[in-house]
Amino acid sequence: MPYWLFKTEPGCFSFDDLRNSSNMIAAWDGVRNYQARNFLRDAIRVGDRVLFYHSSIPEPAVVGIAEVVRAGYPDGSACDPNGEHFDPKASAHNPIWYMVDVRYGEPLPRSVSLEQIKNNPALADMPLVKRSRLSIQPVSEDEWNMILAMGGLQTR
DNA sequence: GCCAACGTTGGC
DNA sequence: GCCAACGTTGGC
Repeated sequence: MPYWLFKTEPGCFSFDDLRNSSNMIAAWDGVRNYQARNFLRDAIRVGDRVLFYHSSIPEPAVVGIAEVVRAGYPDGSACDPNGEHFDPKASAHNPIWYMVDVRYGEPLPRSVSLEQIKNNPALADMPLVKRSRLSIQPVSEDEWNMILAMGGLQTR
């Protein structure tokens, strides 16, 4: 079962926002990076698990887990001329950008900070550590288990 | 707020 | 298709 890490600025969309969403499900829209788009469109499947990461705050951290409940489909926000994520090159025929739906899972009893992740040699290969700005990134099973353990969750 | 990393754009 | 300029991300 593949695992992923999704980054978000909590001031924009936080883990609590996901919990408070209708049915605790939200569309992960607005991704405008081709590598991340390719994951959303081609690789992410229903049932995949997601580490929910808060970025651009004093202590960036993985704060919880979520689950994919709908695989990649066209991101309509690219076609809204008044929206923040409008892309004039996108159309119904050629959507360009994709999104998935995720459902709130559970918070980590202890958030796992970027600093902790960087200090753990077992996590040195994560794109997060390599200073990639990639907002959707794959996570290995070992990395998933390690971060859940660090956060005080039994592997699940 | 700074700035390094890095992705994108566009002239040639 | 190269690469300089530019824009964005995100840690600090």
